[in-house]
Amino acid sequence: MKDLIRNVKIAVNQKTYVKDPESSELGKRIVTHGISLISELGFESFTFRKLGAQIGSNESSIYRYFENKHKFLIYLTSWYWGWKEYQLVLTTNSIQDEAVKLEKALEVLTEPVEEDSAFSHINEVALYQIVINEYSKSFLTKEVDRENKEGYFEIYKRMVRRLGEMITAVHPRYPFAGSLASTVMEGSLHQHFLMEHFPSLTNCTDDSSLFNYFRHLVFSSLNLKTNG
Amino acid sequence: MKDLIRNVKIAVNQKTYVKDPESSELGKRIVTHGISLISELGFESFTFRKLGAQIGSNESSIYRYFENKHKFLIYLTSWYWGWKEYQLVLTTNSIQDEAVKLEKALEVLTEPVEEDSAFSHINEVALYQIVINEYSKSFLTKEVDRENKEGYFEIYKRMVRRLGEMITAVHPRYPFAGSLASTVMEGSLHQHFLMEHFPSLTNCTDDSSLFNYFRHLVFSSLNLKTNG
DNA sequence: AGTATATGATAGTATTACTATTATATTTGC
DNA sequence: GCAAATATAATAGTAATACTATCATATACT
Repeated sequence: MKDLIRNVKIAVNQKTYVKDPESSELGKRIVTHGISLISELGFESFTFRKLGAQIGSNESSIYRYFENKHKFLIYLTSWYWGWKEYQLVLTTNSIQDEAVKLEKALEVLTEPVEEDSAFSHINEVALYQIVINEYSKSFLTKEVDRENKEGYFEIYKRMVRRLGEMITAVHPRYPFAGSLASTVMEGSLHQHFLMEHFPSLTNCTDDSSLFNYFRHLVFSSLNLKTNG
Repeated sequence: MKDLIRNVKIAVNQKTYVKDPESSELGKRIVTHGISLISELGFESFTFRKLGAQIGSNESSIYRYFENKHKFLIYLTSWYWGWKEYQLVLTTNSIQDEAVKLEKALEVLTEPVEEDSAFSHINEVALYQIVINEYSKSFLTKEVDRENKEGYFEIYKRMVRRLGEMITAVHPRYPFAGSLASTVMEGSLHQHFLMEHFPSLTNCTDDSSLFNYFRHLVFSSLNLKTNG
C-alpha cells in the first residue's frame, strides 16, 4: 500500500490548527520533527520548547501553528486515521463479495504500517507508534464532549461507522455491528501495545496472528467460517 | 455483590505508596477525597495541592503517602482491580460447569459497579468512573516496562490470566484465549466510555446490553451458543 | 521602495511538581 | 506524667511547563 495516488491531501479538521502546517516549510518541519520527538519522548514529556530547539526554531513560532500540544496530537492522529481511511476505501471499494470485503478491511486495520512516499514529511511508521501509545489520551479527557461536538474525532468515527456497515452488510441482523467495529478498532491498537509491553496477555506475536485473531473474532460473531 | 465478607483488605503493591494510606485517618481521607477530586477534575487537572486544599491538609503531607499523582492513580486502580478480582473469584469459585462459570465472569466484568460498604472510605462507583476514564493512562507511558517489572500491574494481569484460563477451560484448543481475555477486559471499559461519550459508535445502551454483547462475542468465538 | 507577512528573540506570568526545612501537634513508652 | 518519637502543618524555594505579549528582523509581494 504505497504510492497509490499522488497529489492527495489528507483533510484534517481545520479547528485542530491555527495555521495549516502543510502550507509552509516550517509547518512541515514542525510535523516531521513533532512526530519523531513525541515517539521518542512520549506525549507527557514532549513540549513545544523542546520541539523548537530540535528544529532550530522558536517556541513562539510553533504556537502560530498549533494552540497547544493536545491539539497537535489530535491533528497528527486525525491525519493518521484519514490516511488509513483512504487505504481502507481504496482497498475494499471494488470488492463485490461482502465477506471478502470485510476480511480485507480487517487486514488493512491490522497489517503493519509502511512508509508512504506520497507524504514525504510524515513518517507513518513512527506516527503509528504514536497512535498506539497516545491516541486514547486524545479523547480520555474532560473536554471530550465539547471537542466531539466540534468534530475533532470525525474521521475516526467515520471509520468505525464504515467498518460497522461492512459488518452489517455481511450479517444484517447481527445486533452489535457498531460495538464490534469499535472493539476491533480500539482492540487492534491495544493488542499491538500488549505485544510490545505485555506479551503474556496476548497470543498474538506478529501482525499475521493479530489479523487471524480479529478475523476469527469477527467472523465467529457473524456465524461464518473464515477462509484462512 | 456487597458486604460479602468483612475484614478483608485489598492488597495493593507496596511500591505504589510511601506510607500505607489505610494505616491512618489522613491516609484514608487522601484516598476518599482523591477519588472524588480526580473524578471531578479529571486526572490531568488533578494536583496534590488541590487535594490538600480540599481536605484542609497540606500538600507536603500528601507526598508522605504517595510519591506523585501517577503512583496515586496506580494505587487507586490497583485497588479497584483487586476488589473486582475478589468479586470474580468469589462469584465463580463454586461453579462447576465451565461455560456457566465463564458466563458469570463476564457478568461480573460488565455489570454496574455498586457501593461496597465493607470499604467505607472508598466510593467504588466514582472509582469505576476513574478506571474507565484514566486507567489507560497508567500504562500508556514511557515507563511502562520498568513499572511492569516492578509489579505495578500484577493484579490486572492476574485477572486477564484468570479470564483467559476460564476461556481455555471451556474450549482448550481455542488459540487466542489470552487475546480474547484482554480484549474483553479493555473492551468493556472502552464500550462503557463510548456509551457515555460516543453513543453512535456502540450498540450498547446499558449494562445488560453490554453483557449480552460480550457474552455473544466470547461464546461465538468458542463455537458455543449462549443461554440468553 | 513600501507594505504585508512570517519568523525569531526576549521577557514575563501563573501554575505545576516537587524538595527542604522548621515548627507544632499527637501518640507512645517508661 | 513527662520525654521522646512520630505525624502533620506551614513556609519557602526551585526548575520546568504552558503559555502570552511585545518587539525586531527577514522575506515576499505589489
